[in-house]
Amino acid sequence: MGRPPCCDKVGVKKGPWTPEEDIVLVTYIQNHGPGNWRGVPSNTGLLRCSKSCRLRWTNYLRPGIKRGNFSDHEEKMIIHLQALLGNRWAAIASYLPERTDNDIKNYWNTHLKKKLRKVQGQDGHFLEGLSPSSQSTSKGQWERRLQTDIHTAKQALCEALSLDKSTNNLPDLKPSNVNYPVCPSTDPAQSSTTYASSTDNIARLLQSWMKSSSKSSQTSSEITTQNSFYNPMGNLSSPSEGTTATAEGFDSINFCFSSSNCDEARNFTPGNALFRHERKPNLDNQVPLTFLENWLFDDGAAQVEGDDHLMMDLSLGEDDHGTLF
DNA sequence: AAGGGGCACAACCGCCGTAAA
DNA sequence: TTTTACGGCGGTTGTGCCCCT
Repeated sequence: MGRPPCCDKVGVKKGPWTPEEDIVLVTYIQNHGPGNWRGVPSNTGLLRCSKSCRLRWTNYLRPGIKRGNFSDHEEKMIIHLQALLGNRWAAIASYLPERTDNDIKNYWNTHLKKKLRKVQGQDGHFLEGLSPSSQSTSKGQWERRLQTDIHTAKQALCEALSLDKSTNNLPDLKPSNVNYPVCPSTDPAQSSTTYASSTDNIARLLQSWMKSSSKSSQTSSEITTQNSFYNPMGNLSSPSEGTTATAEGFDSINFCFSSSNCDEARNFTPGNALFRHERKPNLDNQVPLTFLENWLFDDGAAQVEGDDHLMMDLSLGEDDHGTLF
């Protein structure tokens, strides 16, 4: 007896999210934090199933997400990580903090697959050598999975033990790759960049809102009524009240990131689980990434030589004596 | 200018692991 | 121990946009 789908309730809305729904969801999460998704629809009045709310948040609304324009660096990372991990998009996404697994998956399916196929056309062995799906034994896949799980567990342990080191031991990534939301009160140095993503998200949200509003035949009074929302300060506000579709203009609902008197903002620090634990494993103290990057961009190493080589590189969670920690 | 095809991406579907009752 | 429900994940689909003819 299979479990019934969570979204077969009558009256559950499907399809694209409207800006109004986004704002309701964002406002709710800003006040309560992500999690307890089953309570979101009932508490917000959204006619969406909990799963839909979670996906909308994690794939689109969550601060710190970069969209589009994958850099060469990211592209190479994805290609190599896909070769290492297979289609474990969540695991791959953990190495690209600003990207969602959905984004990476889409990018892989629409861009990289074709790209690699082209390359494969030139060199018939290229893809076969990279893709685990073509590997003859399942043992290799099992080992990779185990390695990844060990790695994930290690990350979780590191997080638990060294939350206070969150910003000190970031891996040797390009700055753009460590763009988690950071509470200004805890790390002012990062405020300008860390806010950008979230602000961008919200600004985008508002831009699409304004666009859709201008397209629609709603009267201004209707728009005012329907689009009103509670900002983080608890005030009823509306974009029609002088708010513009810019990042600056949307600061009022910027998740309290810029508000030191908003206790909720504490939830958005890297030191707790609000965002990092939600989808992105912490990269703090993630020694393997630097090593991995070295490997990824080492032209010689880029020629995948075999599972043993890969496993050795992936076994960075081992100490000098080869014991896992 | 029109429309057909391809592309990009948001969202849905279904399965799995797990925790709670 | 079994059942139920939730959160997470990967695969797939739907839709809007863009480009080419």
